Amino acid sequence: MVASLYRLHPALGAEPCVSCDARPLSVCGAIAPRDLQRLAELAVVRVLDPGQGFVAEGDPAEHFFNITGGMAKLFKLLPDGRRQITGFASEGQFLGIAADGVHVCSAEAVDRLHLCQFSRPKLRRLMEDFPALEKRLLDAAWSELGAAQEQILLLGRKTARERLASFLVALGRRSGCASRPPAPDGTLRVALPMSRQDIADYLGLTIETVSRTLTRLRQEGLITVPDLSAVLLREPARLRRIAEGLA
Amino acid sequence: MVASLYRLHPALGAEPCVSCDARPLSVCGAIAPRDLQRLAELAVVRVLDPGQGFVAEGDPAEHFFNITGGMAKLFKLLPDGRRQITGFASEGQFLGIAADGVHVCSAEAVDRLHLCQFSRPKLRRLMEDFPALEKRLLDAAWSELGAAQEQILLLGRKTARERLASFLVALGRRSGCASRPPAPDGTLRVALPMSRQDIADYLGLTIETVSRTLTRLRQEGLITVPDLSAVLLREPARLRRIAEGLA
DNA sequence: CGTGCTTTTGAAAATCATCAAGTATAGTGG
DNA sequence: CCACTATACTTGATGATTTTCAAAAGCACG
Repeated sequence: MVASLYRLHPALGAEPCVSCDARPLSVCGAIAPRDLQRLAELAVVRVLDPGQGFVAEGDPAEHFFNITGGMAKLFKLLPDGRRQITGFASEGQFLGIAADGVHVCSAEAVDRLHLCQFSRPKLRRLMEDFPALEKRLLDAAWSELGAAQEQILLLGRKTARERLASFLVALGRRSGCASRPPAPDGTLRVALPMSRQDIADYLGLTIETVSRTLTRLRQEGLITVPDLSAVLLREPARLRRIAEGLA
Repeated sequence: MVASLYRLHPALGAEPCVSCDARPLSVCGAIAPRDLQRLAELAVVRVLDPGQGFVAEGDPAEHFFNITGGMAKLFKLLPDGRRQITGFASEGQFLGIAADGVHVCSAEAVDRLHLCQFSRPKLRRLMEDFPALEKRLLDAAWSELGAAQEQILLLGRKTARERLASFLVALGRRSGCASRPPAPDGTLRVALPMSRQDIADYLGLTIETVSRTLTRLRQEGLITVPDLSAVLLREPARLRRIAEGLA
């Protein structure tokens, strides 16, 4: 199977940005329809297979990325191999945060990942012509900063049980926004495209603790686990309370 | 003692921004000297006593802040009182990150704190006239995001010993930039204006663990503790290795 | 229907937290 | 200036959550 398929969109005809599902969700939404052609000329579409990396920590930051489908994980490594996943990114999210022109995280596809790649200098030039783009980027950065601080609270002060509950509730919110309403009873279906090891590395736990904790939540009737890549939240309200440390 | 002394600068005469030590360090550096008057008209200078709060998590975000002297701590609380300090901010740092118009962290003075307060809508208007300001804000946000991810790695994957070493080394870098060179031998002096409890809440530990770990580092000759609010890094290189998990 | 990898489960060990004194420090009033 | 009190920090003993080590079970792939 051909992985990391590069395609220069202009060559393919059809304006990709116009019909992009992720556009309203993403910073690209700041560009008016009549200007989309310029954006499209800059975008390189890539499709990656699960596990494939596309950014390495410490590399010079030459591109920005915008996810149009699938999920990516961002992570940092310690020299001895310990790994911390700093976030999962999905449709509409903007990637490529760097300090001093160097990427601060590595990034890898979780499942089949579709993304738009922009050259940094070119996008910077575009920002000068479209201040709305920059404004949107700033809002996105602040919103990510808020999420990062929530994760800092989780890692610094929450128990394993609270971490798992927080994780499931947060995923529920993300998927719940777009898709299904609360469902018949209160049950909410959440997809888990990432592995247990990924979850552990995201929550600052070991894979064994993640597994045990999920088992316990299942035994208490708070969740159902139909298969490895999904969870049904049986009592979202109680889970939310657990996530806050109230139960 | 009068705390939280409000002063409207324009009333005081003299253009405050022109002579501000923090300006080159901060986002205000984006404003050309000839335009500083406009910035100064927006700024309200505040001085806070140690322990005084000036932002509460969940409050509507009406202001931005810029620290001109002293140190602030940003933190989040769980309903049962557990506290996580998400960061310490000092001279030149820009505060007021919010998502959906609501502050995501509370903020409090560590020591005597001097800050400039800007009305959000007014600063937004200023941003439209000075795109450089917005660019600088974006860079600041990205740089903070990088720091947040470093902290996530620390909280998720480092031991107590590694956390303390990371903390001391990071403080050393911050103070070391501006002030003293490496010193006679390799020793580097680091100020600790915050309490041990603050350090614990920043590193996701208890106060006892912080104390014990510092004692051990001292016994090993890696640091000296002349008094409660300072530490001498005797072997910065070795500490740096410990911080990375190499020793 | 194996084979290999991921996940789950179990037992032992370790780090860090909690509980409980003791010691230093700072601030206050005599 | 010194004693006194309150607060902050340090040190010690115990305990709990989580990790580590080890093996069984489940799933996905050929």
